[in-house]
Amino acid sequence: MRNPATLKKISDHLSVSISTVSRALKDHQDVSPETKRRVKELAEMLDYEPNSFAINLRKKHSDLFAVIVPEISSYFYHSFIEAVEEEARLKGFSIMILQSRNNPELESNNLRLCRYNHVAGVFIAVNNSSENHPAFKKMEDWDIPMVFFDKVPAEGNFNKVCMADEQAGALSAEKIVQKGHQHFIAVMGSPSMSITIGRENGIRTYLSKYAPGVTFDCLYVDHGEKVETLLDRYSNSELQGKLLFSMSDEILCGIIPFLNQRGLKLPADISLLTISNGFLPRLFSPQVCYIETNGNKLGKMAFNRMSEILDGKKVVCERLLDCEYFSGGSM
Amino acid sequence: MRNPATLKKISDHLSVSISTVSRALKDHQDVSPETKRRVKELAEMLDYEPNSFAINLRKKHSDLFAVIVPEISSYFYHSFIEAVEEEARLKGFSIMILQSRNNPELESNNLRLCRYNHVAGVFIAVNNSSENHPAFKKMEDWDIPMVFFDKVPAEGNFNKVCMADEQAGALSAEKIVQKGHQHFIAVMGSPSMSITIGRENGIRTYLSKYAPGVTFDCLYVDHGEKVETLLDRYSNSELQGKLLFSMSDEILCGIIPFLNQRGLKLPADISLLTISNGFLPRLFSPQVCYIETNGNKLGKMAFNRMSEILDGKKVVCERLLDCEYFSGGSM
DNA sequence: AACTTTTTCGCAAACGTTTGCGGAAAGATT
DNA sequence: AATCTTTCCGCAAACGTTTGCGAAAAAGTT
Repeated sequence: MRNPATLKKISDHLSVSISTVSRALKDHQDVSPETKRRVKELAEMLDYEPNSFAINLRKKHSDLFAVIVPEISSYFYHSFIEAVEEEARLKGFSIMILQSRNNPELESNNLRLCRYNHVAGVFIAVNNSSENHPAFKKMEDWDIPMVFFDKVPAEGNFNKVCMADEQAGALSAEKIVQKGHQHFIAVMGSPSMSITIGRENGIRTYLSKYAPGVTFDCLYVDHGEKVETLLDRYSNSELQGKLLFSMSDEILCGIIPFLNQRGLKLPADISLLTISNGFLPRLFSPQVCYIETNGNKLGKMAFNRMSEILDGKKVVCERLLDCEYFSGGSM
Repeated sequence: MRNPATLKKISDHLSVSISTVSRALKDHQDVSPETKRRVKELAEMLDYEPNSFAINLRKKHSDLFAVIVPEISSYFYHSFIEAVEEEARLKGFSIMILQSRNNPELESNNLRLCRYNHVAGVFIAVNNSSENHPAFKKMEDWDIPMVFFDKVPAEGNFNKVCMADEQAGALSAEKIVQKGHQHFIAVMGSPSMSITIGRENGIRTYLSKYAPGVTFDCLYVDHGEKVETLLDRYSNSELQGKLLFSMSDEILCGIIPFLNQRGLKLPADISLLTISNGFLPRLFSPQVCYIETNGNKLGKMAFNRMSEILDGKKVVCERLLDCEYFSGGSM
């Protein structure tokens, strides 16, 4: 549009002041019904839409939330994003999505972008590698509320919503023990991630408490290493009858092709239990048993927390989302 | 930050004018090296970051692209988004993601939001149901460039980048014919979608030209109907030896559980060919044969087109992304 | 010494909106 | 008829930045 309608343009046409137009459009009591009618009519006709830049310049912040994730290409993250987007929309907010790709520099840049755009708040799942504390603190200085989700900094006083990782680990261990396995192989993500630590701790704690005899090999998929190569150390006969525990959907996506390639059948040759968002496990035959980590629920929980903060409940807190076991036929 | 640094604040401290500070920070030739040094030093110290609202208010548009998709939860879309995000970032843009959920009203609202935020451009995959032409035209009036991708309006003079749907259909038909099938079952998406029409046309055209004897049942998954219920009309014996063609990943995700439930084995009992982004087909055993629709490549193509438009090449055009066949073991 | 050129900087307007304050006109109350 | 309310509206400043223009000071040219 060469000349988008502005308050000034409307006011000129109607020979009233800009202020009156502004007030008329928001039904301010200080303007007569008749004037309101005329203003609104003309605004409609001229296709007036307010200019967000000017509005935000006054308000000093925008109706935009940022979501920062390592990678958007993950079932968990995009179900999280979907939930946040939906809640945000209902409250008149939009969301901006940024990827940090496990690159601390990108993460800092993304945070700078959030400041630059004066976002109303930031939802962030942090990188595997680093804990970018100075950058996080800077957001506090700028009064931009942050809600950490899923992958959260281990240290520091932050608002966090996450899966109950310890619980998920413990629940996994419980199911494995129930099935009578004395030994199993756990395929975990990067050992520097909070979720890896939490889930492994959950397993260890449960085992030492309720099944001290049960042991497990713990493999870590780190730095783009492939699940397949990690598992290649085991021969088929070593795997026979064993149980594989997968920490996440990403890892499951490595395990499945490995099993296919080795010709190992579920659950006859090998058992499988995963932590998952629930989409993938149901596609296979037999369906893979999983502990659910629900991105959607976590997204709603995160948004609620954000709303509270925006409403003034600034005291930092940490929330956990319980998880459930879904039985498939893989063990 | 209670009081974020502004040009004015810096200028006060240094007893120079706001203009000089502004110019110093962008290395304008009109300011002396010494002044530049002092300004930059103080700016650094005060943690100055420019205010995007004020900048955009002058520039009249932001460094933000919008991506509008029916649902973010689709491999294809989020690989597309990922590609666009990456390209955008390299050029100093961010992206805002909006879902229209096959709801024309939401779609219009999203477009309004794009206008409100004066985005630099819009990437949009349209709804199944409607063709929201007035809303699209309005964006033109506002000089906001739009690039339609994947699901594009059938009518209208718009910039489009899409998969070569006809080609994908034809290639599918070719592979099916090559395998010697005289009849097959095609499971398609909503018949109002451009991709459905294109892909089906591709199949029909190929068949009538090169294999007039080959026929197929054409099923449409529409309005949230489930693939499973659609396929329930066929008995196992009717399906024995048949080939199922799936138009997309979404449909594949319905077919796989159906086959599992019916106990039909690939490729012994039934054959399967799908059009896919390539992630899912490789997870199964045997791997599912597919025609690749590459979201990443399409994303890059769309971004290139957008860049061209922004650089002044405003003439509308339509681009197609070729597709390839990947052989699995499902037929 | 008188001039031109270059260097360096500030003034002020503009982008579009919101809002506190004050004022005129109309109506209501003595 | 004088005073007080109420209704309706405009003025002007503010948000933070950019930029054309002009001007003072410094440097260079005769």
